[in-house]
Amino acid sequence: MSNKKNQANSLHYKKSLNLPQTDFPMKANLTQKEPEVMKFWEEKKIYEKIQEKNKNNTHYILHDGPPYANGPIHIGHALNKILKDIIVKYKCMKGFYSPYVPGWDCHGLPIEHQVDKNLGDKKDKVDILEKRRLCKEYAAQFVEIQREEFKRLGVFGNWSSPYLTMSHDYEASIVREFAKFVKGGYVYKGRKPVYWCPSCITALAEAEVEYAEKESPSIFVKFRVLNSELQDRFPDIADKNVFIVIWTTTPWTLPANLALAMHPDFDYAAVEKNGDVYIVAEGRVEYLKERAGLDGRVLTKIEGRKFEGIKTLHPLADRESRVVLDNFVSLDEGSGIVHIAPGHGEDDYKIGLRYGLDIYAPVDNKGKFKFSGKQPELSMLEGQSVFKANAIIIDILKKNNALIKEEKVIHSYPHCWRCKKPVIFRATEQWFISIEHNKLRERCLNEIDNVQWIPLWGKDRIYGMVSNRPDWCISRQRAWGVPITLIKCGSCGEYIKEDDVLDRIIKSVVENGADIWFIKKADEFLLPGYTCKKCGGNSFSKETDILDVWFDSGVSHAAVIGMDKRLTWPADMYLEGSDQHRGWFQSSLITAVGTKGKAPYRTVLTHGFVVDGQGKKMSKSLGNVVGPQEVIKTHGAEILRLWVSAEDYSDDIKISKEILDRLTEAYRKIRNTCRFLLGNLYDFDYKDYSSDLLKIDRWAMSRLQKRIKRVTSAYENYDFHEVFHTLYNFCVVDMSSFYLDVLKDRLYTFKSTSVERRAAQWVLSQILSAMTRLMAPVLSFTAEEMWQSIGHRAQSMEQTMPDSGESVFFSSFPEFNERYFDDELENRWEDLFILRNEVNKALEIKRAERLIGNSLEAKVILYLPENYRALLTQYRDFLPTFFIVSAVEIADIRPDASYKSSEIEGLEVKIESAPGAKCHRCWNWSESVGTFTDAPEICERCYKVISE
RNA sequence: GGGCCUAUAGCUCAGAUGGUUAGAGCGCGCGCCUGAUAAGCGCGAGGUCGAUGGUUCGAUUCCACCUAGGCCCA
Repeated sequence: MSNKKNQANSLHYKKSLNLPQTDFPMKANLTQKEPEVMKFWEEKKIYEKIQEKNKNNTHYILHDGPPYANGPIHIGHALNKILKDIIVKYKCMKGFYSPYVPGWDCHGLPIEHQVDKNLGDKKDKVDILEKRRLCKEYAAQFVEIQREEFKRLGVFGNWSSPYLTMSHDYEASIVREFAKFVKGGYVYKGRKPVYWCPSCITALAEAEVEYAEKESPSIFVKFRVLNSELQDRFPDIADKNVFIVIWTTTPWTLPANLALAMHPDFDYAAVEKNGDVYIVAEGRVEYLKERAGLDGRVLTKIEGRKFEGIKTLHPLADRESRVVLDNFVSLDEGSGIVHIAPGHGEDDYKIGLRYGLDIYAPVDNKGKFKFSGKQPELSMLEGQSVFKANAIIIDILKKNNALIKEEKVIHSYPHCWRCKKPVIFRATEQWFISIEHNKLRERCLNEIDNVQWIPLWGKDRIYGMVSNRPDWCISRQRAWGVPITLIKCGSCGEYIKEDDVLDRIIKSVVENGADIWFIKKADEFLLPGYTCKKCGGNSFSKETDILDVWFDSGVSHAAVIGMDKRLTWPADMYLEGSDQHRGWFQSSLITAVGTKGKAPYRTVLTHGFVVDGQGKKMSKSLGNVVGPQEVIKTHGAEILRLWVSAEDYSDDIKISKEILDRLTEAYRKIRNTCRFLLGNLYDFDYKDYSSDLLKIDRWAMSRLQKRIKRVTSAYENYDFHEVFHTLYNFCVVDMSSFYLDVLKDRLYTFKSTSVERRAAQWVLSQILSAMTRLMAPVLSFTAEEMWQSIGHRAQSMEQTMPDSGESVFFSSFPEFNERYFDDELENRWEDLFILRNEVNKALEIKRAERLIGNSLEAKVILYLPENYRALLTQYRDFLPTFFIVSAVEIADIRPDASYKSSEIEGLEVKIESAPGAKCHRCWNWSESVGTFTDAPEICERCYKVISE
């Protein structure tokens, strides 16, 4: 036969095959396709219809933590929102009513700061209402930007009706919740050192402070002990001049020094030098000898507690400073004695309270000394900025012969998170929520026990934090926020806390927003003729501080879950980064326990932070920042979603080019596997062939059920990386490299309507339908695209909505069907797979020797060990299909020149050229090729197919 | 400096109540196929399980300390 005719016949035979057909593109082209799918979701109102479908079912509420509306989203936002979306979509497909109402945190210093920056010189001239208007505009602009960015990730939610902490309703809720705390007696005004930014002129929350390197003076100062004290207490050294040595890096706090703290259990040494005696911790003697030149003889040792109450002379001011005791004193640095200024330090403050010291802070809100005439001897400091005053103070100390040593130190020091300038600790009038009142702390800790924390260590973390946290400082001296809506009597200073007054204010905010507080005068919130219940006074003033933004977001459980008719309280899930143990999880807990006595969430899931490929945190200076926008632009949001699902979020989450490349490959594999399934269903009749399955089909169905089961439990346990790995391995291992490869012969060459081919197609339809739905919460775009291509008949088996197969999200989540579980079959096949691997190795050797190319050119001769004989006899006819070779023979005697297996003891595999000739239709080699005169190029099996 | 957490092949993940040569997939190398084709299949090379000590007959798995990294706090 001529080659030409040969080719013509091959073409003829090829046309008689059932090769896959599909329009579903191999190349995803995600960056273009995704916006189309989004448009489809939007136009068809898919999200709304899901809500409608499930509205009468059990609720599952994932309450969104509001991101701050002051910039485009970063990769951490993307991670967070995609994780939430995966959960919400899974729950929806499981039939839960699971509306997702996104929110934004809109008030606060960062936005105000940005607005100030934009205003430049004008910032001090614009009135507060104008500034608030600008802030609102600024926040609204980023709400808009972020909303589009979140939607672009494929996240489903009520994007047209989100919650905003600056909406009138929300602001009213904040005022209402605050009023509850007032009525409950939690709110008090106190004097307390807080972080204070002299540049921004505001108190800062701990969260608003960041640590950075700073150079400070480092000085050792001596406090002279009063001689009268020595005679009674320490006669040994009574005839000497005795000094207590302290160390500080903030000389400017010395004017406010009121005490010296020693550790009760430490031993203190009396070191004599040049006739004077210096008291320092024994454990610091060596250090001070080197560092401060205190190289004298140790005269005696005295226990710290014996110093309590000893009076010393203040080195700057004309007053005394007493020794107090506290366990916080350490031997890590300094002299083992700490100078105490209760108005300028947290520990100092606590000691001050215990010893009844004044919370003294002679520093004004711009960080300048203000003594108000109380310390005439320090008048040269009056009006000086504290940081500049350091040098002056050091000079005075020198003059007063109180300075032992002066040097510079670079240390970690708190800075303002906005202006980046160093902050000070300063006692000011602030509003607090007492964490002890009404056993609030204890009740919070109890509630922590009632919540499920994922991962489990989150519980220890927040428990520790709540156990140790101080009272909540809720006031801020800023413009952009919700005011502390309290009215003060002008004559007696009492704050009005009556219900009807508070209620009137709330009502006013509901109607007008929080701006009304800045528009109306104090008495306009009161009924005409109102007089102070305490003193009868009739002039009133408004509180001007605003609330900490953590209070705003903290009450979202009341403002959103509690108010929105779509939602139910408490939430089933709060899901945020692990930094929120100190942030939102805690502020939400405290506000909910304080007003409702219960935690606002049943489960709290935390994820780690996104870091670069080396595990380092992202920063502009390192230049390792990966933005979600660029990932979407180059790979598509789907790859970002796949990334979120593939990584174990309980730890830090790495992202890098290599990781994204790997995931892109994985995506293609999943997509192509589905495409192949789809392509082979083009002519399927969608009848039930479940009773016509071959063994290998039953194996595939059993594997599928196992994978469904595994994926389902992975979703239930929020182990999304297991979802990914399970699905992916199913595609690669079970399907692509085995089942689908083996199935090609049956799908392509059998008569299209044969029951064997139909059975295979039935299995493929089951797999495709299940896989599409299993992946939908993660690969939403692709699953939707696939679902449209699957066609109505396939979808119809899985629909839970009467209307249509309009969207994969109207379908139900796959249930595993125990009917197809077959452990025995799977276990038996494990042995077959080991054998198959060995056969492949033998084939590979012969391929290298050029005996074969395509494995169908081979005949496999097996010499089996005893334990394999019985198994293989059963499968004898199936073996060529299983190995994808043309013939298999089981030899009784050991063949020569064979491959000897190292995996299976006693197994030998010999590869020969397959007998007969290659069938031009099915490509198998067979001795029947050439026996049909009217079709000499094809085998018997194909001849029969064609003849019918 | 303190609290919590993490550390298994280039990448993403498994795993072992402590017990023979630590697994998978991808990537990489080599090859096959050209009827999933900007696809598919096979084979192969990669790991002193972060480091060091300790407990133990035996540790990558338990303990301690250290290193690196992350979050929170000072």
